[in-house]
Amino acid sequence: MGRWKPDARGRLLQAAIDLFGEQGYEETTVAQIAERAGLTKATLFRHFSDKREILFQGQGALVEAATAAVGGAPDDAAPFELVAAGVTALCAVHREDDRGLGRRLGAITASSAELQERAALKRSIVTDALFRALADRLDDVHLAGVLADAGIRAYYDGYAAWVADADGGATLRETAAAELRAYEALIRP
Amino acid sequence: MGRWKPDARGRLLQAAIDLFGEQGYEETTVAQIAERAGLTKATLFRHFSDKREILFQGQGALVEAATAAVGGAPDDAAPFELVAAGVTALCAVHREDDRGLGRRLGAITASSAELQERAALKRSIVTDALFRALADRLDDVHLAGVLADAGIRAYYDGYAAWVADADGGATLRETAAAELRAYEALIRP
DNA sequence: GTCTATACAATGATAGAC
DNA sequence: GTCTATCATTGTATAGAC
Repeated sequence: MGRWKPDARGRLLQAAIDLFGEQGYEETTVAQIAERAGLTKATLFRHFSDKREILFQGQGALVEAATAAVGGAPDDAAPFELVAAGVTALCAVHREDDRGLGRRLGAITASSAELQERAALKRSIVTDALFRALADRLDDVHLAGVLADAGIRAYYDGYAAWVADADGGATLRETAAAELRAYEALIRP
Repeated sequence: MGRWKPDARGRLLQAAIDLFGEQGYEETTVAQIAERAGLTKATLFRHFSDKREILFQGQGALVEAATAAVGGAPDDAAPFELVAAGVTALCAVHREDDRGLGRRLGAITASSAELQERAALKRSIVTDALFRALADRLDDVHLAGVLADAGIRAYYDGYAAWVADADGGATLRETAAAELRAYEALIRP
């Protein structure tokens, strides 16, 4: 311990977000990011499998949260209670006090086709995890599909609304739950 | 005219599919593809914006087909008839007699994370196009979202079933329509 | 067991000639 | 529209330093 400065990942993430904000994503090289973090390119690739992944690490946690929440719901939970549990767990992964990070990440992602592609992949992975967990409990793949899609829509649209909100407005849990209620009215389980 | 061999795009696509099948996607370089098509790497990139795009060109046609079908449906069409029109139009983009191409493409895509990422992006783009077209007609973003997601699920799952079918089985239109009916029973517009 | 150094292959962009 | 040529960047691989 103490042989290297601590929190290399955190420093890389911070350097990346700063540089992307200053110069744009495509204009920033991984060598620049590594340099600002006091590391080398090779070390950066030890922490992140590729350049896009610097901004999208959180996805593993989302899959696990949704899967565990749906799988661990009470035996007598109604179909829609299962999705609600999953969506609530997804929201709980984020820090309720940090809209700023979401705003910055959103702006950077919107600026690059490469990042939108990664974002689409992440969304599909989380959707599939929720779908599998629901199908496991419901034994009805079509119902599981409709519920998973609605839950993910509620989560993403709720996230967008939460990020766009002035600070101090509704919590992420609340904005996502409001979206989910609108979808609940349209589905008959 | 006649200064170059015709159908460069078609030759590139054929060469790519053949080589990917023989050697695998990641093991095949764009230089090899261009060479087999009798062209150079630089020319390949004039026809396709990147290596992944060689396999995923069809997407522009899907967006236009779905948008036009939903937008052009009768004024008194019920919400579910709008989705059905969109899904039918998506199916019509494919040749009903060529399951083999879909099978080959599916196998190649499954073999590479890079291609799965592009596939996820394409699905999200088509979903969004269908969503916008439906929202335009329905004036209800939540209903449009649920219907778009269900329609895209029916299309993709129907496509998978059609491709997996022995030749001579149900048409793509039929397998997708069967999926769509299952979703219709779960949604109240 | 994490970091550095270096060399390397492949993608994709660019400029100019035919 | 295609070719040649050159180039920067990503991402991998290897061997070694602390």
